[in-house]
Amino acid sequence: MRYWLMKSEPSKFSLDNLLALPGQTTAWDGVRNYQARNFMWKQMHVGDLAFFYHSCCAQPGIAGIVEVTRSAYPDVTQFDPESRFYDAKASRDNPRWFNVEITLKEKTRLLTIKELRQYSELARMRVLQTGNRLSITPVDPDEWKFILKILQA
DNA sequence: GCCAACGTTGGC
DNA sequence: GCCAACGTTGGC
Repeated sequence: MRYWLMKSEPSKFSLDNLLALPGQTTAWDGVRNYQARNFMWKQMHVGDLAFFYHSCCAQPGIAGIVEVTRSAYPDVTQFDPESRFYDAKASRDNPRWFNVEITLKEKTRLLTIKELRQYSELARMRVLQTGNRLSITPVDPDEWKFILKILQA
């Protein structure tokens, strides 16, 4: 079982958007970065947990906890010419992009990046490094537990 | 809106 | 295979 952090821009897809979906489940599609894809494709398993992180907004931070409920399969948006995620070089026989499905586990209070930066225990988190643009990053189990403690306090 | 940092593209 | 140019991301 692994822990992750998954970024989303709330103006495009927020935690409340997920909350409103039937089954509170969504395909994490549209990822077009090989490193993030490989995390989903090769390392994510059903039962893994992830922080849902709001980026590129007035109050960036962790907004909730989600669970991986389906392992990676081809991202359907790559085959759709109407989609902004369409990839002409991908085919159904040879897909390039994969996504998992995630389900909301818990909506938490907004734990802002400003607050996360205050803890030296979290200083090594990828999401706190300047220039980090990777939308899916692994979270160390100790960091995961530490953040849960903050949320429960 | 700014700007730094990163990933990708494409010419060579 | 290199690397400059470009587009995108993301915090402030």
